[in-house]
Amino acid sequence: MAKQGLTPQGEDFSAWYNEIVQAAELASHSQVRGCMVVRPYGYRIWELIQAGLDRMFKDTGHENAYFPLFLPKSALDREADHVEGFAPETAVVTHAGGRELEEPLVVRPTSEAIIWPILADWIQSYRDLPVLLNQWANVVRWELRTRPFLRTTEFLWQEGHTAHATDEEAEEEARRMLGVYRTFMDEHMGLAVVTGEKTPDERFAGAKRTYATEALMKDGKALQAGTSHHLGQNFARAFDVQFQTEHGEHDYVWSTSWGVSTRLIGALIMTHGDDQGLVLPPRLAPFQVVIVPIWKSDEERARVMDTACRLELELGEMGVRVKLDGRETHNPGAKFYEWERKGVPLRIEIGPRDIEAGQAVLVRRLVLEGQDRKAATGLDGLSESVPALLDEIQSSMLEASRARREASSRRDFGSYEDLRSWIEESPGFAFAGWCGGVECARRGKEDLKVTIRVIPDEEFRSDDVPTRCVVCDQPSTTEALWARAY
RNA sequence: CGGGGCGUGGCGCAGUCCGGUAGCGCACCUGCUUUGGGAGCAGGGGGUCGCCGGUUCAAAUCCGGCCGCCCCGACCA
Repeated sequence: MAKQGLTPQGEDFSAWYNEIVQAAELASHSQVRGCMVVRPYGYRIWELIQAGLDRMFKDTGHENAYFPLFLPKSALDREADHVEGFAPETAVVTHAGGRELEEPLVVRPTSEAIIWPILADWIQSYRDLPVLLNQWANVVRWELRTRPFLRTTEFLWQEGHTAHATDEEAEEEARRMLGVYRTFMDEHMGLAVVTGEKTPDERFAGAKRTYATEALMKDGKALQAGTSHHLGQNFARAFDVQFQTEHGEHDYVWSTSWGVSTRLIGALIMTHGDDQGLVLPPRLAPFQVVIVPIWKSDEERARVMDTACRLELELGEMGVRVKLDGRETHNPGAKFYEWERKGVPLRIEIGPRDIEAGQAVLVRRLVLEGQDRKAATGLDGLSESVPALLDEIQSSMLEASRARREASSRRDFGSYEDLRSWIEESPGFAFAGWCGGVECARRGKEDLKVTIRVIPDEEFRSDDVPTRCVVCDQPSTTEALWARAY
């Protein structure tokens, strides 16, 4: 007895979130405000995210590089919108080596202003294009309000930066990478998203177009999970990145940038987690299976551990990330709670009774309608059956996320008041008309704390296209996804 | 930056109003008994009470100043 559980999600989602980050040993606060320590268990999840994405980036022709942490303050000032967007939230180094610097250095809030001056030298001719780069890095944004993983002062991310000869190619690239993110979120994270384009108001500072994937968290709020920007020739002009075309003319390159961050871990927590703790999709789980041996006497211990070790070996050979929890300092019940809290998809309990019967008890972390949580399973062929079971869990998590997204979406708003009462009672994704007016978007934000997350892509649009703007009731120019957001 | 809260062993807190030996739970260490859903008993270790100054015989407690963190809003991946 003793340790009580987490605050239930339904009681205080925010408290639940903060507690789970600590309880699952994902992160801790550091000495500096807004900065977090990513603990080994949380970092392993990040490594798995990195591994999955990095593969996909390479498969689409990108190469990794690394650019510096600092940039001269003057470089940030080159692109007008970009400075305006980022200057207020930068950390600036004014002293180094015991002296005041002649020109202050900015700690990168993003790397466009570092990368483009360099690429200007690399790119001379159309033959040098496209340039397809990615870097895994840390960036610093001095946010006023921080939350572990969702918004921290320093965070880890990847940022892709590409240069192209034509507008069309850059557009294609920005779209391609949005697609990569979407696929990753679907297949690795079990995270159903809506893709689309940001409104001019919500665009990346300096971008021509910004695309995003928006995910729905269990509390009904939206989370921007990934973004991909078509930067047009804005940065090329600002940093004078010109190339000679096939016809001998000079032109500015067309560029893109795209990124996802450790925020994805926050998305995992708030998409799949429950009152017992974290629930991890198998592809991103540090341990996919944990084996908990049970014994009373030393003699039993020897027998049980013998079988458990064999099982661990077999599972490892099947390519399963497996952990045999043979600690003698904790009793089985304590281990059950711990691994459930940490979201391990499958647990195998094995004790003397099981060995007698030639079986083990297989326990699912996530139990869906009609499934048994625990099932006695014969030891023969158990290992072989695990990969398929993990795949099944993986896809059922995406299905569940899709179902939740649909259940929390509404597409038939009759009026602004209708939107108001719905968003206040059961927040979610509101697909509704928009006149295209900035005023209407701002009113929704100030009044209902609702923003246009994206103008959804074709496949997410409603069959019955809304004809009126949900705010002003004037004719609608487009359908928008409205939601409260993190 | 506005509003609220909090700084006391690793974590969570009580004690502060009304000054007088620094306490509780968890965690930790040792031993024995336990182990199929967060073990029990016994013993033990660990804190200049956020910092600086003031009042007092005496300050975690009263007074002044500073710093930090968390939560709620505006900015944001």
